[in-house]
Amino acid sequence: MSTDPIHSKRNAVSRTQAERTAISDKAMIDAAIDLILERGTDKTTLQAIGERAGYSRGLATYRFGSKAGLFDEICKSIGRHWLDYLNAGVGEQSGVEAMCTALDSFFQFVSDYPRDARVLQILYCGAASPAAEYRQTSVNIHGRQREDVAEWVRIGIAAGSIKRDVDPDSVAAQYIAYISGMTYLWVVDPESIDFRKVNETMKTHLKISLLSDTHAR
Amino acid sequence: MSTDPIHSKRNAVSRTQAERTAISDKAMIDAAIDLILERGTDKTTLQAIGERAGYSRGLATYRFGSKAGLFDEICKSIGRHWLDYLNAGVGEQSGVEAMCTALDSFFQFVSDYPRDARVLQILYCGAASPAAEYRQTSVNIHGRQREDVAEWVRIGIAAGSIKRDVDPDSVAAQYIAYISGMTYLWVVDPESIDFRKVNETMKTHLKISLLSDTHAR
DNA sequence: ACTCACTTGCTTGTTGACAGCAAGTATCCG
DNA sequence: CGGATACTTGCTGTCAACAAGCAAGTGAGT
Repeated sequence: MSTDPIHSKRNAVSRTQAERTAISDKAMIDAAIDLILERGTDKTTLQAIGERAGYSRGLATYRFGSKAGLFDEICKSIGRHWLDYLNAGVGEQSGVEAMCTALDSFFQFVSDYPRDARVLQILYCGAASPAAEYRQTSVNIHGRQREDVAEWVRIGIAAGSIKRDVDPDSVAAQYIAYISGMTYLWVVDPESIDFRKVNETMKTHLKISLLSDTHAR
Repeated sequence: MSTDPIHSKRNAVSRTQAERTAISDKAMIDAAIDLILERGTDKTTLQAIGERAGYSRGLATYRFGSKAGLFDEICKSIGRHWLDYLNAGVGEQSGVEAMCTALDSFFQFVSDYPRDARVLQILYCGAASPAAEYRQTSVNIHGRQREDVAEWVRIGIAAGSIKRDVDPDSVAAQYIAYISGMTYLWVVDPESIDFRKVNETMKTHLKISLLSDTHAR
């Protein structure tokens, strides 16, 4: 090594190859997020991404292979952020308790990281197109979340806190559909919705509909 | 006039100007729907639309002004179809009854006109992009539906069939979010969801959560 | 009924922008 | 040094949008 890591980082010269890619990757993903928020996916060009990140017009293509490849990467990156955030909030909870906490985390995430939330939803929307190269990423993330929720419900039923006659998979699908739909409505027209209030309503309804009579609050 | 209207229509020649545009408009919208289902909006070109409709590559641009203009038109066209279908089903109903009937109509529409439902959802998704020219169309349609649902709830409260302490606007937003989210999940991965079953679950939960004690089924 | 000026539907030529690729240059590292 | 890796530049085919033109339809005056 020519210089120690601490020096090399601030000397603006002589970086490790791995450092260089890490830096340019992050710069390009940040630039892409900015541009998507400004112009949407269609009008965001790979050239603009590379140049705003401080590189050439060609780097984004070179690194991510294609526009879809870059979007897929952003999708996975923000998706991880959201899932981590969610897990941190819910922890070891289960049943209706976990579902309500997750709704709080959902609202909190949208409030704390509106940029990430918006971009993620915009990219999910892009995955609705039949030939979308990163459709599978959306399917995977949504599927995993659905499975998590279904598991919470099963645990709740086993523990007796949730009514015995509900179908975990259907409840999970309904729950995820609500989250997905709310995010869409919020992205398209934030003014029209009192996000907090609707979320509270949803929590109330979940409790009324799912909690078994012996556990009703 | 060279020939009477009946003749002119079937002689394959000498159509009225208005007829000509009506025919080519419909042909292009149909072609566009086909292509969007095959390739998605991004990979659908105005050239391909014009040519599949049996015209030149330039007609779609000429007629609709731009790609976004055409998509907006399709959005409005299918949106009308859906709203008409919905109104026909719900009729003069209100309260929870209307909400449940509308869910049945929703499921029926998706079953009867999967192509229209898919394309509409794909276009709605396109409206999530910040610079989307037809975003307002999505906002309008969703806003109107939300308002309709809120009104059903208000009537239900006034009639005493719905609990007095629910917020009509929040319930409506939650309801529309569910429909929007379900459609998205269905478009992205139809296999993963038992649409009918989830809808039944939703109806059950609506009744449990909203019906006042005196009206509980 | 005929004509001719005008309107409207539609096509073709062109331009600028973009994604993707391939070949090149710069930087790093053993 | 010399190989490998990060990055840039030159190029091609495709597309949306526009503009200029051609053809079919229309309607007022005769």
